[in-house]
Amino acid sequence: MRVALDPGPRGERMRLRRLAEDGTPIGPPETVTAAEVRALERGCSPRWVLARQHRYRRLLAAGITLGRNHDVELVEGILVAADGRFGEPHGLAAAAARLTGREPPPDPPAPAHDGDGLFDTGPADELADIVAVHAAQQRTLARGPAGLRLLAAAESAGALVAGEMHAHGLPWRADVHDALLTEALGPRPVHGGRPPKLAALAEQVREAFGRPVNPDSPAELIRAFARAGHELGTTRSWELRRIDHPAVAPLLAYKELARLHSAHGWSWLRTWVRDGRFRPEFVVGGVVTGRWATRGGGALQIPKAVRAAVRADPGWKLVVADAAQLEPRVLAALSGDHRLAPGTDDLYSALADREFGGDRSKAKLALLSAMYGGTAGEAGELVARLRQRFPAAMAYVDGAARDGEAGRLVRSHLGRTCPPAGPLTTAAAARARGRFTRNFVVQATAAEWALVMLAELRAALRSAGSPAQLVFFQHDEVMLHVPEEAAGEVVDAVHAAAATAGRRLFGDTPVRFPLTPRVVDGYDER
DNA sequence: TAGGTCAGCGCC
DNA sequence: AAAGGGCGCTGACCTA
Repeated sequence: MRVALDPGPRGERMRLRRLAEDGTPIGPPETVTAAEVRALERGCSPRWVLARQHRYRRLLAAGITLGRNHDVELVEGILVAADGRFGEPHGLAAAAARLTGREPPPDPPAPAHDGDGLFDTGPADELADIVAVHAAQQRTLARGPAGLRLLAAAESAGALVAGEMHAHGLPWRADVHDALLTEALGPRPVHGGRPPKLAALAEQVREAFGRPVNPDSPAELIRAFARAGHELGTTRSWELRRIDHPAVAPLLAYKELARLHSAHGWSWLRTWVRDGRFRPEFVVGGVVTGRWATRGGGALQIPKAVRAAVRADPGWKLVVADAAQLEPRVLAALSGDHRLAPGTDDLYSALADREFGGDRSKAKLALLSAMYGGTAGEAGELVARLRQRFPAAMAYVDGAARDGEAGRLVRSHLGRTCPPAGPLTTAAAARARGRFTRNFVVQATAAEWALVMLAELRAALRSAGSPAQLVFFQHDEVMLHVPEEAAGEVVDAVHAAAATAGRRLFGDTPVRFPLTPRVVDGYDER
């Protein structure tokens, strides 16, 4: 059974309507309490049809967790794009308007950060729209390829995972973070200004130039180096490293520490960590390829330098699992060029031994360039060698690139469709579009594998009654916070979820998708 | 003062 | 040596 559920603007009077699988109502609208929703979930665990990702926050706040769902707005986004109308509004109101031939209103702006989501004011009564749009989506999905149905289910499950990750929060030790900042930067300045070690490096830069230069200002640096006889195009660190000048060493050191201070320093800590938890908002499908985005705190760019602050609570462990070389494996499965991904754990080493004289870095560069469209320098020659040895794999990405250059759309394995091209009036624009579509087919399919894996993992843990909490997800890596005694079964569940995801996407492909969990106290531990 | 863009760099 | 895909965030800098 399916149940359309509208938690309403406050969450105290929830409204629902029971539906058949195809979305046809099989009962009248009902007004229910949170306890009644929990009882329904316990009793027959229906697939809950919700308007949008954000709605689950309110349910969680009311003590309700759901097993399975259908997220109307996420699914609408996928269907609109699949229809070649990427970018058209896909909010519930717009979808309902299209059904009745009315002009779709623009999507409302994303809700502001509001803690537990209780202040989000949506339309007063969305239940009728949810029911109608869901039924139309079920008709469309039933007509379409099976992959799209799997994608709709996985994307929807993502909304549940994302809501729960936000609710659990990533365990974050402010004291550990503060200690490593103090170690790197010196004591926190009480009245603002640069921390001592940054100030000292800025002074060394000034001395090297013999005049005041703001090391934070690219324009000033370029002028200062020009006066010293070094013409720079940019002040990127790799470019600075090539020139011989006494300011370079302190400047590079300054840049590295300044980055830590500004992006993940004390101000970040005060803004984003509360009561030992970092709670970014995960935006399902926030990236065109289907990768998730986050809002708040730059959660997908936690630098290695501060990962020691992510620590399990006493008596708990972190289970950190990342997929090894996911994208080349996805390419091997997509293209059927299975020799590209032999049954070894390190695909780059295996490739290096067979094709690149044991040079792993060459093998890695070759594969990445094949998927990104890199041609410059050594990459062009390495990709040419790949093209000779793995014609099917290369034909797959080359075909996607040609489609892009010609202005055609490309799709992921399950059917996520790329956005349309802008005007391809120059050869450079066409090539850039080709690099985008070349990468899209691989990145988007890798995102699908990760999404299905995440959904499988959540479902397995939930049905086992595991106390493990999903707390972080970053493209091809997932983290759980688990009571120590439950870590073993979580490790097993991780392996199983990876294997299941591979099968659900690619059937009985010989390509393996190893997802290797490590049980640790801190995120910095290998 | 408030808003935009750019450069730069962190992550995958 | 320094190029090729996807992002978010910061400070500098510019404009309204």
